[in-house]
Amino acid sequence: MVQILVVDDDKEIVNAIEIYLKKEGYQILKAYDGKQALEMIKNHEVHLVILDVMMPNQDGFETLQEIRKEKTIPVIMLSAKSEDYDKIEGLNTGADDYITKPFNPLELIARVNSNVRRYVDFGSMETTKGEKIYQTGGLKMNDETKQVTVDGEEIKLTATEYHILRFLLQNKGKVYSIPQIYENVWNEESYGAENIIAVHIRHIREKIEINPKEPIYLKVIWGIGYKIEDISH
Amino acid sequence: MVQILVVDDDKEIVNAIEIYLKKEGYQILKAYDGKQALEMIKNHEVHLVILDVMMPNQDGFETLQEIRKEKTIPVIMLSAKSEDYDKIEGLNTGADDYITKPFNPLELIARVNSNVRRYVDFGSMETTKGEKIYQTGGLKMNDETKQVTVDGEEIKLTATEYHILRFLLQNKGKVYSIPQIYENVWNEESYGAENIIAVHIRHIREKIEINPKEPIYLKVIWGIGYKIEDISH
DNA sequence: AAAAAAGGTTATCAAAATGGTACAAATCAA
DNA sequence: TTGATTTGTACCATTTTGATAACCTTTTTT
Repeated sequence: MVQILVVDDDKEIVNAIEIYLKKEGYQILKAYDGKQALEMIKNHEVHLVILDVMMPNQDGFETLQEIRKEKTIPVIMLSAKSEDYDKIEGLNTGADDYITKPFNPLELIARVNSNVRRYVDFGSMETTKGEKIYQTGGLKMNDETKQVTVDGEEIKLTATEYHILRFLLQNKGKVYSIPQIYENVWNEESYGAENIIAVHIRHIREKIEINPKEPIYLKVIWGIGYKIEDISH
Repeated sequence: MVQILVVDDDKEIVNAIEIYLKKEGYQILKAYDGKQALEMIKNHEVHLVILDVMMPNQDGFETLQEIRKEKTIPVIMLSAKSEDYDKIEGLNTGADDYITKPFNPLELIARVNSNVRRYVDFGSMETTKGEKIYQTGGLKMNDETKQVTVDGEEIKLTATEYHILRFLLQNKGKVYSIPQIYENVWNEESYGAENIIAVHIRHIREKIEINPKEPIYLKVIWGIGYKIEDISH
């Protein structure tokens, strides 16, 4: 049984989310401001938090930081606007995902499922301060410290490059089309975004590949998409 | 196969939408008011609903709420006016997307595709028909990693070859005519496309068969079509 | 059984699609 | 404002594709 804490000062939204997630088989806890949320987390076993950004008293970011002092459970931020400020701020302070209001119920469910799955899969349930490390061959990514290394040597990626690489590395072996990559990284409809991805792919390759002409990690599947090679030996 | 239910009291619109979406390879179900729509959903496997807001008897929002009591499939609302009221109302009651009439066919298709993709990708698709691994004898296909192996050895197919093989392998044992194969892979009317398939069949054989002259997997049934032999031992 | 017809296979090649690259313009963060 | 990052545009390289046509095989007809 997975318990999810929903935090928003708008009770209607909390109730709507409750309905959707209960149908998916989750147990719901509710809080209407940051303080209540922290209380809840202290006294209950919470596996995932959905956290509104704009709240009275203590806003979402502050609350998120408080949570992060204690726990590494997944936190999904809810934000009324899709402003970049929020995006960056949220993801830098340690949010695992974010959704903009008005939200699409399926997207909510999808993101919750995906984060729960990831969390559970990595066996870092509950107190264990599990490191989020993704790896294939000599390519390592530590999502806590945001460090990426190739054969032990650290490389510097930009934010977008990092997000693309993380998405592919988390799902290493699986092939994703350009729209799929775009939608997962940008949280937006992809429309003629083909070249944008191509450019970022090139930049990533220049940084992680020994010989970008013959990539060993980030490979293309002609006519289908890209993948990170799963190298486990 | 993805089934889409189109609900609008204006039959012309329903038919127009049907034409557009069929071309994209979707199966269409039709209903002309809310009640019929709910019936349809009860009795058929519906993967997405396109729902007009203004309808006699029961309007779109009521219908949407009824649907939401049962299902979490994507619902796209259709509305004659682009008033904000409708948008908010629709999205809060659980619509996943919104299109205003008169709509742009390309936009319709884009939104349908996007919602289906999201729904299917995140595995919340209720059909969950199958594993993504298809196999017969020593021939294996993993549709997530897009890898195809023969007796453990990986082979490289082009996108079209892959799609043809996947179609036949998913339906191993069954025989399909050339037009059937074409229509399933290209989502288009086949018209004098006979030779194209033949050429691809040859390429596939060259790659998956030990001796392409005497194929053991991809067999021809003279005068009828092709099939992938079902080898289960 | 031989000839004719129909159906299937193979080879070649130009056109189209797709991916990669370079660089300029726009945007964003400090 | 400045420098870094991201996005847009244009062009090139490669792979894939579909069209044509000749050539086999199987089936049907005579």
